[in-house]
Amino acid sequence: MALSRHPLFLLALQPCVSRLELGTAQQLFRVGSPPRYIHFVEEGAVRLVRHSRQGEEVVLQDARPGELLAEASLDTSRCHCDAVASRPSVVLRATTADFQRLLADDPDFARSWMALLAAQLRTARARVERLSLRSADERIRHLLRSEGQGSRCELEITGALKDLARSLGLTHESLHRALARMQRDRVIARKGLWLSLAKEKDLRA
Amino acid sequence: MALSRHPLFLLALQPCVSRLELGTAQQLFRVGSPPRYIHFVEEGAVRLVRHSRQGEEVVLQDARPGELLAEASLDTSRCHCDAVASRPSVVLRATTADFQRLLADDPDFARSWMALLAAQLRTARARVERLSLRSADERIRHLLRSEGQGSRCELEITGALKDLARSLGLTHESLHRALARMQRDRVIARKGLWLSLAKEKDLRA
DNA sequence: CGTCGCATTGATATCGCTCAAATCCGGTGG
DNA sequence: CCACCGGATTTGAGCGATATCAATGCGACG
Repeated sequence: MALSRHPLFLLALQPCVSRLELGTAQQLFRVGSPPRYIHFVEEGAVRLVRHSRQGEEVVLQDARPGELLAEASLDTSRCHCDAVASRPSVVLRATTADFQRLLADDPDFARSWMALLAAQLRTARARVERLSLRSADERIRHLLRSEGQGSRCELEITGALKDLARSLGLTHESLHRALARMQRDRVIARKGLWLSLAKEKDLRA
Repeated sequence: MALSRHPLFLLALQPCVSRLELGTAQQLFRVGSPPRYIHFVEEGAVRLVRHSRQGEEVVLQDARPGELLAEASLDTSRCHCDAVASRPSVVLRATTADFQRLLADDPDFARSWMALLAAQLRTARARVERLSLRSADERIRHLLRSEGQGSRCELEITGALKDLARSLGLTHESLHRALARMQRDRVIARKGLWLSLAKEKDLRA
């Protein structure tokens, strides 16, 4: 959920935030370090990654401008993932102490924070729901229906197709083939970076 | 996250809750209805389900005793899924109005609520991470590592194997075969309803 | 005792993954 | 301006893991 929809945060945090510039591949924090800051991505992209011993790498989040990082870790003692800028980026940050103080002192701030956590929870659960679908086609339709705008569920692809594929639990090859197939079968339309359902759907399902 | 770890909730809510008994397959609320209550499962199991037009059914949550229902929907105007008891169950509920009042008036209550939302968010994201793994084996190992207790990551299977399979994004047949294979290869141990890693693992990964 | 749902196991089909290669595109430097 | 380069996209071929379909056994419950 974009922080920009919650301007209260930026306003209230204003006095506490510092600005930080990151180069590509630069680390923001590491697994096991205590969470000292709440981060807000202003430009670029920061990726939350977890590694298993076998070298497999799972991307937990690819935070784009307007998103928060690791907001669920405010009350934990250790970060559970690495944060790395995937391109030159700018982040704002406030110390967790300042943040906790604001939560305690400013009821409006706390209310917004709860709404944001709830919204994040809804989108995370939507993602679980999406990944529970078995076929690539269904996942794509689900993505459009749950994140697309308007009656055609239009959605702009930000970043690379590879990244979209990963967030759908697919390889980029599979995603590409599924998109091509669905376009051929007139299930979806694709113009440049915009995807949409070919036929209008009502949004209840 | 079990509410029982947050006794504050039950205490503070005590004056507002009513008790409700549900038979198998009885509906608690439906898609599109305004959320009037916060629900807490005391006994049994309540399932949150979404249906697509094609009749596919996705289980969003299978709430067991100690869990809350639809906590992310406090500030939405419509429920986005159906809630159905999957066996005879008992739920406690408080009206959203009472709940909102408590959030506004009781800072400790609000603090606990934020901690609970954050915990839910972490578990939802862990589930996303798990579903992003490609093989059944990896998902099982991930489940044990992230939800198992102790150095062997022991975990009790609650409910049916079918339900566990669904939560892992597998069919029950595949799950069964994967468990048998891993048991044969001494990767996991299985005694009745308890699963564990056969060899100790450090928990960092 | 019959039925129903779940667990277990087998046979086969299918979809997405892997490996491989060609093309496209933006950026960079000569 | 053009040649070159690296990364992303697109397409192909074959394989493997999981889904699907099917059958049997088992335990709970009426």
